[in-house]
Amino acid sequence: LADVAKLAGVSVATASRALSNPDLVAENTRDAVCRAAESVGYRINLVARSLRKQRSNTVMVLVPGIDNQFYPDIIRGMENAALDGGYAMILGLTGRAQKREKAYLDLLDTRRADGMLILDGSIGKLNRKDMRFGVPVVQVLETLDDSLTPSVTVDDRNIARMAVDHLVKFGHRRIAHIAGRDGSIVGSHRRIGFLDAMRGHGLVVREDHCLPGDYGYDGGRAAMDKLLDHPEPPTAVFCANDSSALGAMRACRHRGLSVPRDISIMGVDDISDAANSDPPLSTIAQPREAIGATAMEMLIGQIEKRKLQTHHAVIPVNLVQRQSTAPPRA
Amino acid sequence: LADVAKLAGVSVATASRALSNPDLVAENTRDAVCRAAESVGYRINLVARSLRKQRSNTVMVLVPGIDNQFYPDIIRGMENAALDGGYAMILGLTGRAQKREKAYLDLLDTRRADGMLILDGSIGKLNRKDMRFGVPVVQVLETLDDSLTPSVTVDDRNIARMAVDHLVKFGHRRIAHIAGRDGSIVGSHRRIGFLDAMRGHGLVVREDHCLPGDYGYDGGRAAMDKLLDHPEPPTAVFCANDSSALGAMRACRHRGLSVPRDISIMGVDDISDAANSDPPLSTIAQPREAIGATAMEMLIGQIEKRKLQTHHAVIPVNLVQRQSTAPPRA
DNA sequence: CTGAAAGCGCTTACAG
DNA sequence: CTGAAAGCGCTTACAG
Repeated sequence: LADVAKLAGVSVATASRALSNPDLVAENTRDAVCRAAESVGYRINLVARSLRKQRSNTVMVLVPGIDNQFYPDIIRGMENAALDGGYAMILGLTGRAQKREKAYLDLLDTRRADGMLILDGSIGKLNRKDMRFGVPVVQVLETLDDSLTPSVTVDDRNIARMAVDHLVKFGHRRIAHIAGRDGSIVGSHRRIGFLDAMRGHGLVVREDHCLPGDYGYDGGRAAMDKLLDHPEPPTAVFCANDSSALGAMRACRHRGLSVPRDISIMGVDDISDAANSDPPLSTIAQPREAIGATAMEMLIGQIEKRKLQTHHAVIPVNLVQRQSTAPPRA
Repeated sequence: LADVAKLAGVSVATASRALSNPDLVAENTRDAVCRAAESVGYRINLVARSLRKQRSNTVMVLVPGIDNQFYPDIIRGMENAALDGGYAMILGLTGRAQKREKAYLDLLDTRRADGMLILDGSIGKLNRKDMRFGVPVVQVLETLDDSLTPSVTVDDRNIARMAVDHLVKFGHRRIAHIAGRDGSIVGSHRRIGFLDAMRGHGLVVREDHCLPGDYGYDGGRAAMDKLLDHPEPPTAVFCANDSSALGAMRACRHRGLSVPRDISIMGVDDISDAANSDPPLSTIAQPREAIGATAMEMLIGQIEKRKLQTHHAVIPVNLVQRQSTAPPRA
């Protein structure tokens, strides 16, 4: 910058203003500075600016992992919004491990990140207390009902209701549920929503028709095996997510049962495998990229407008009917 | 830091040393400073340190995308190594788009990142010229043979050879190849390796048995359809990656052909879907996390030891035989 | 509209 | 072993 100023024959103060606040400076000086900057190939040093402005234009994103088909789209949405807003993103993969969560909360402090997006609901209030006071945060998807932190979520209870309605409309009455991982906020919302919706239709759910899963292929497969061993197996199964639904379909196929002729199966998420499975999976799609973008925009808004009031955005979802659901066998 | 120094009754210089270079300071002063730091909850401001040391302890990672089952593991490996080495990672999703590549190369400059990992081979030398002079770079996987940039890769020609050997050992002679996206460095290496290996076994490859794909499910499926329409269809197919192999299997199933009874299929990568497909896919596994970790370690080594000499690490791979390959029909 | 000066929070020669 | 001072590269009141 000093070089630029010298070349343009102005002070560094003016050079700085010409580049960062063009309207504070006369048109011809501005042009001179810009030309000078161009000719020396000036690139602003954002770390110096960060130190001076006490603002790093960096946000931290804490996500359990990216090795599935769900988070990457969310992160892409965040990334786009961050780039558009002039922020860089430090990605923290927590693996839901205390140790790594701590490590990243630490980075948040020492790198003076301006805000944080949390996709890992297990980061408790305990850790939050350790954080630099007042850093804007928005919680994504895994959010407790009574949370005061701004959030962007989907309505997981309603998702379950949509699935149940879809199956009931086909005439199913004996509907089972393969739930998410134990302790999962999202999973418990979906399970509760499932039970509520069934009750709403005047249908009873036998306790052994509502099994825990692990959001994974293997868990879905194992749970489905149990369901099929049942003396009165269900005619339809609502799985907490697509991966476990895919595993459940596999269990059916393995026993020579046809989906959807013998049994209907539904998932949630609409990951890319859902469209490619055999048969293609009926599911409830969440607009993942929009979720990520919305969250990032909310965070940046909070950082820049200092409007710290709690706001909970709920993103709408939609049912994607494919070939894994049909009326039950007569 | 000033507060800490005051509380400990020393100068900020000493406080800084006590915290960052403990051996430069007397034991009791060191203890006093540490206690003071503890009691005020001191957290170093890394942006100030970065400005002073002209070193940001940040690296940029440029990756085409993370919405597949391949890159996430690599990134996890990088992430671990970065955290261990005290570096933060800024993830840049290029989508192989010039515009975004430019945007991130810009961030590299202005954020004063200490180095960069490039997983996107399409970032040409042209762009590289725009970069701050001398920033350490290591190129991962998508690397031209004659590149002077340090790199970590696998031997893609050898991967193809391993696949061909595996199929030939079963007795296959009419082996086809579904290649990667046109213009892909990795894909062309695998195709060349395939042709070389076939020639080495004295086998001829008909031109229409070596088809382009797109590394995707749909491309694999489409290419397989063409292969099956052929008057002399192959008895085995080596696909450039698992996704296209999964698509190819689907095409077979759709025509009522059995894998591996009617036709053998192989992929490369060992993504998680490969183990869960029906039948489970024989493939060649790349130690993705190790690739990522190695690349990050090389980069950090380069940054810190200033050893800028070119080094090309080649990570070994291994064949995973599952149920999609078998001897051809008599 | 422009410049001189202070300061963001560290680290590190240089003296002592 | 410790301290005073300079400086990393910016931005921004404050004067003019």
